[in-house]
Amino acid sequence: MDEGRPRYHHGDLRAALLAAAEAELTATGVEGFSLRAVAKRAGVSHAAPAHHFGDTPGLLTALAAEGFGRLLACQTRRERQAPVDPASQVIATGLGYVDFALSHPALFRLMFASDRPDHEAPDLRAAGGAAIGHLAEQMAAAGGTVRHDKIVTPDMAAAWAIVHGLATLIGQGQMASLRDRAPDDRDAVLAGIIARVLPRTPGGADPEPRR
Amino acid sequence: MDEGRPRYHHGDLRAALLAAAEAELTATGVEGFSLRAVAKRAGVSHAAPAHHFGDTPGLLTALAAEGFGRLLACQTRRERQAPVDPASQVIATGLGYVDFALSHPALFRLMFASDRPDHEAPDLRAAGGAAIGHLAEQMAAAGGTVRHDKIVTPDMAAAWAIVHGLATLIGQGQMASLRDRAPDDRDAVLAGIIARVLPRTPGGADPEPRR
DNA sequence: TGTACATCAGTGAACGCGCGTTCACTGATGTAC
DNA sequence: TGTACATCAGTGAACGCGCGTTCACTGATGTAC
Repeated sequence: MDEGRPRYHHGDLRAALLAAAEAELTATGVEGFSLRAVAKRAGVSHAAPAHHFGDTPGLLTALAAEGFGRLLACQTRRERQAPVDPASQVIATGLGYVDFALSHPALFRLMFASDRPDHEAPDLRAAGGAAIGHLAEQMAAAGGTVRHDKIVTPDMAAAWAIVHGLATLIGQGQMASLRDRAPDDRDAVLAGIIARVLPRTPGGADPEPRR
Repeated sequence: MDEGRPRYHHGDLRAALLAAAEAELTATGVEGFSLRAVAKRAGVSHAAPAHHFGDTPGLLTALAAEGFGRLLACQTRRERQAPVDPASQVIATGLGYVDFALSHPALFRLMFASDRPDHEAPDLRAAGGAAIGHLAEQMAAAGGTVRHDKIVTPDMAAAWAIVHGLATLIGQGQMASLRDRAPDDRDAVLAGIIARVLPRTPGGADPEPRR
């Protein structure tokens, strides 16, 4: 396949630039991010990215959208490993959300705490809506009240906030003692915390014992 | 006091620069923040800030530290307005935390989601520790298990995460329907959500009715 | 009260740098016939 | 199967801009005597 030989046409520069952008983001942070550095990292002239993404916000918007796709994938991966009862499932969704933030802290920050991507872009909105909408569906399945029409119910706000708060704080190293625990141990603690905000069905037991 | 007349020495340029920096932060965001723009906004030559803050990270570090002081003040203001029982008090602390994030979204982001301040600087660490430590004390008073020696307990992680998650998501406009409610109405919803994570004392009732 | 002097705060010109953007170009690819 | 040509992807030099930093300076303030 002529792997080693440099070719004039890259083949899949778009994907290569996204990968380079993520690496650059991890190395430099959102705030120092530049298109030139990404092009250099991808081994390409600094004018090349314009053909695929237009400008810096365009590249960051595409990267953020890809991030939301991976956030959703992290959620569903966890769900597959969990018991099938609705409470376990929504807890798994939350653990997947935290997984993503811990594995990709810079990307997570780009997606949720940066003005540089265009958050109104249809692709990004759709990807974000899919990931968060999935959490809402899981919460609804666990007995929560979750209306979709732009109204955030207490059940949904509680679930999203607890999961997002944990993901943000742990991902940023603000809860180092929790971050550095063995994964299984950490997951048990996180599951117990997430369980606190789940709706308790009238006749049912708590989804997780308290203390 | 010769107010209108421009003087060579400013009087309190340090404070004026901090105010200008906050305004600039609100207008431009952390990512486009520059020392020259701050100096221009304060009506001073662009080399002047160096006398007070050294460089850009120095200024942003001071601003973030001031932010934590105000975060703490928002917490205690709410506590003074709340009933004195421990559960009401810790909920008030949380509401104050959210108040701060809603009133100063750009500053909140600087404090928690930016690499530009030097988060290892003693002043900033102290200010941050005071604000978060206060939340921990309130949680402990409400019956939570909260050790201070760098260990985050589930009680503390839950309280911090729910409050931080709400503050972050609402402050960024991700929960617009909640943000745009009448303040009293919003507070009632938030109080109910925060109450979900409070420890339930063995013989005691829930601090807040569910649903 | 007055004078001399050190210190401090702020000025403004100059610098070098990395950035995004533009543009004429060139090499590769795909398609029509 | 071969040829011509349009289209596309990537190059590299050039540009103007705002940035942080440096530096000799100057105006104001405070203090010693």
